[in-house]
Amino acid sequence: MNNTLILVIEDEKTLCENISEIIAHYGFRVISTPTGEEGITIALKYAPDIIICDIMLPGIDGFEVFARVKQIPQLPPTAFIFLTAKSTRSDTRIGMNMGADDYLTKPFTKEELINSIRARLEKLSKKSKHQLEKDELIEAILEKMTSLTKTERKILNAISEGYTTPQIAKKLFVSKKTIENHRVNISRKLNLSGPNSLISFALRLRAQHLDSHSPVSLTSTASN
Amino acid sequence: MNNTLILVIEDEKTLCENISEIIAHYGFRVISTPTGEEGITIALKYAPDIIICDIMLPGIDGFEVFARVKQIPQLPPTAFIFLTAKSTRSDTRIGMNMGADDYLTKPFTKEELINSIRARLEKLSKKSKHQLEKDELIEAILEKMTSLTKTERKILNAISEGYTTPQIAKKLFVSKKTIENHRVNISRKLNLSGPNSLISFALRLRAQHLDSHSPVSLTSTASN
DNA sequence: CATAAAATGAGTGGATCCACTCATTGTAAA
DNA sequence: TTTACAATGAGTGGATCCACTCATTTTATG
Repeated sequence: MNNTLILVIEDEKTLCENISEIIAHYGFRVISTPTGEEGITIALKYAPDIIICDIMLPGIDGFEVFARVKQIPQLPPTAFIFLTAKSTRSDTRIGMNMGADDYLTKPFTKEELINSIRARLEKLSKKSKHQLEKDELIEAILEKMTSLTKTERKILNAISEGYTTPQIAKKLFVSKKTIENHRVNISRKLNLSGPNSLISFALRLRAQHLDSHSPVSLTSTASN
Repeated sequence: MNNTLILVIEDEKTLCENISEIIAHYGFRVISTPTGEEGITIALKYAPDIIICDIMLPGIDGFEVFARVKQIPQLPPTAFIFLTAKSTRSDTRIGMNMGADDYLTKPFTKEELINSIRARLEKLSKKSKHQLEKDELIEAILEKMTSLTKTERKILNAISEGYTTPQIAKKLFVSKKTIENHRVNISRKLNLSGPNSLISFALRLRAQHLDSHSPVSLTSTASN
């Protein structure tokens, strides 16, 4: 069950298809495009884990693609692998000096390609060991939160943002008593008890939410 | 004022000296050694930001050095740059597939060296942009906390661990009223007001404390 | 339509938090 | 030794949080 997404930006049709085929064969999801412009919009939309990009492209070149993609702050850490026909030294160095993660000089074998991908994935995933624990924590939290209703989630979200009961009541145009009742229901569903336990939970939730790129959507979640 | 430390592992004396000289000339601190074994012990002791390592070494080779260094969990993120005389494709690929960050094929110019170093430093430092904001936040928190006394810090620490006022009172063998008074004093010193504001602060403090390597010592701080 | 679930609100009570004042004791520094 | 601050504790009062029960209205969902 591999959820890795790889974006291939390669103008030469047969090569592009070959690469995509190899990647797909090894169980990764893949999107491809022949132009840098489209590559950037795809990257913004799908947030791929790895971008494999040729340097020679019609329109903007690979270096430009790299620079623009790296300027997008909301993208999670993304590995960037350059493809280059010119194996001239200066050309390959430019890419690495810009901050690329690897480059392959054409022609390359499918082993070289897949090993490069795997190495970069490995490097991405082991960035921090306690990130895994955090992810598990988020999983557990989300699991619990599935039992919450729409309004309850809205209130929990408000709590995590620091609002008190009377403030939330004003915000939602309902009575303080209603909010209190909701708080009790939320605490019940989350197996919380004791003073400040709900506030602690909400703040921890917010902390997790802030420094992870996981979609911990408190506001929407569109169920119920 | 550059505090970057670079470790050079190169067996060939003149080359090693040249590299060290270049690095030092550009304002970085540098340590060098001709053997891989010593390189590993140095890495463990000084935690360099970058390791530049030849592949051909007497005793254990560069690949082995890389593998062993990466197994040390207490090391912060370290960039690894390989040096290789053989510009054969397979040899250079091995290093990258192991997870190296860059490699330079000998002979290389001083510009190539220094640009590679700078690129990897850049990549290391901007790994997380909001890490800087977090550091600033910690700075601000610590600044405020200098005005707290020993017992006040102890109480704040207990709050951040989830203890309530009566629990803290029992823990410290004092009356609830005393803890309440301390809480008020703490809130005053930290310019906090409103319900739960102190709890929010304490939990945020704890969150910062947990996922940063900064020594935000709540318990000691040994002043007052 | 009928049943279930969600949303709203009130009553009561207890525990905790926050804010102000006041007082006593000890300790450290001027 | 006086002065300043830390630590301790009490009194009072208000606001908020937590927990339980009960009731009404709306909204899905079958």
